[in-house]
Amino acid sequence: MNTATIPNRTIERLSLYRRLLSDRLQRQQSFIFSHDLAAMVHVTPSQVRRDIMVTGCYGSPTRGYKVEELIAAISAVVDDDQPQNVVLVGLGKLGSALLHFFQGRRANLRIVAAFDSNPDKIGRLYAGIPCYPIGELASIVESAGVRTGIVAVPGEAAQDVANAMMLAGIVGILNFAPAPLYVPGNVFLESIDLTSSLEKVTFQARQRADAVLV
Amino acid sequence: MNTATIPNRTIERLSLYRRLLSDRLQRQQSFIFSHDLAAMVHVTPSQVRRDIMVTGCYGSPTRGYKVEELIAAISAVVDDDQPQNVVLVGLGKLGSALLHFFQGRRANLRIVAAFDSNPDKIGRLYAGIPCYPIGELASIVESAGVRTGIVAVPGEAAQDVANAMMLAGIVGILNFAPAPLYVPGNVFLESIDLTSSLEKVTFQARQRADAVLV
DNA sequence: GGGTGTGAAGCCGTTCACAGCA
DNA sequence: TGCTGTGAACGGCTTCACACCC
Repeated sequence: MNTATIPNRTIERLSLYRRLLSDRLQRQQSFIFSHDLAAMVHVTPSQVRRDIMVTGCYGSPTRGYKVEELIAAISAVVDDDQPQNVVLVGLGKLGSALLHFFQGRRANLRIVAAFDSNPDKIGRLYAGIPCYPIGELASIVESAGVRTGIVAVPGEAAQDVANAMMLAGIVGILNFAPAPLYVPGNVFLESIDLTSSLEKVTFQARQRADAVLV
Repeated sequence: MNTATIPNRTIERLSLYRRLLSDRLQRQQSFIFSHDLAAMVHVTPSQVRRDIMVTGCYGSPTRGYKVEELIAAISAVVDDDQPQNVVLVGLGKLGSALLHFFQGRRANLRIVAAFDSNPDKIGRLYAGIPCYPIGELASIVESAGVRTGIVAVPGEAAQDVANAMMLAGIVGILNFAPAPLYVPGNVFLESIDLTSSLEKVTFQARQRADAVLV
């Protein structure tokens, strides 16, 4: 199956399914139905089956999907053959929280280096990961074959950091800075805008609260 | 304009536009074109104009939109009349980082209380916000008229926290815990799954990196 | 000429519906 | 009976295209 044609959303859900499946596997559950996964991710069973289609994994009408098999099939699509190295720039409160969060969460997705402009932080370990000056970004990215970078700096510095990343050869950026980033088309950018997310939820909460009154 | 019919995505983008517009306003820019906003948010100019339509704000072909006017129009759609109070549960690394991040970021979106199960944290201030025991959630939610809650606890505790929130009357939940949450249809749930986001970016980075080799 | 405003068209992810099967 | 696999239909967000205006 050509992975290039898989919808973005599907990749995201597959990643979710896998984590949930791992939970189930640990609890000795060896089979699962599409409607079961669907309820956990808040999508329809059809959606789940569609998503699973791209993995080429087949289930049985009587028992559903074999959990172990499905995890392997998803991994074959989502993961690379070898572990992927990731770097994180910005060890402020959010950056170090993210570092701790990601650390050890997935075996083949490792943050191998962190960067900060604060001299006091250079050389220290955060969640077991060394902090380097931003000047060493390029050499570390190259030597570790890094393709993915996480931006967790203040908005004013975000574009500079992104530029440095791209110059170093990074082609996927996960941005948490509340600032617009300009990247060329050959670089994938995902911006998680915390403020917008919170505002969206608050807006919807208002709609729900108001609906009750009508 | 009936706010109930506005697409979810539009709300999210409007929130983004507003922040970017505020930046421009501070830099004394008083007019802006749709293509300018579009470039910052990585959407098409048509998309921007469509989004702005729902605000009822009109621009001029020669000068574009009046920044100040547009901010006000967006606020009229996105914001409530009075400031919205929000609570956050879970003052671990991620929770306190989020608290600091959100604190003071928007005037009419205030985190008024934080909650944690750790007795050592109770009574202390985090980013100026007091930490309460989870048992006081209901009373604080009620007295402060809170409709929105942020979940930043470990996955195992997330559903319990969400249940407590909903019981207290919260109808909008922003979840950062890596766990499936079950909520009834009258509650709006937005889950930010950091691991899935990172995996998606890494997947796309691989696609880009591989594409070069082809 | 290069903007905006907007009906109409397009597109892509989602859902339906049903054959196939244990 | 109830689930999977999947072609076909659907729907809603996005884009097009163009009238209108400075």
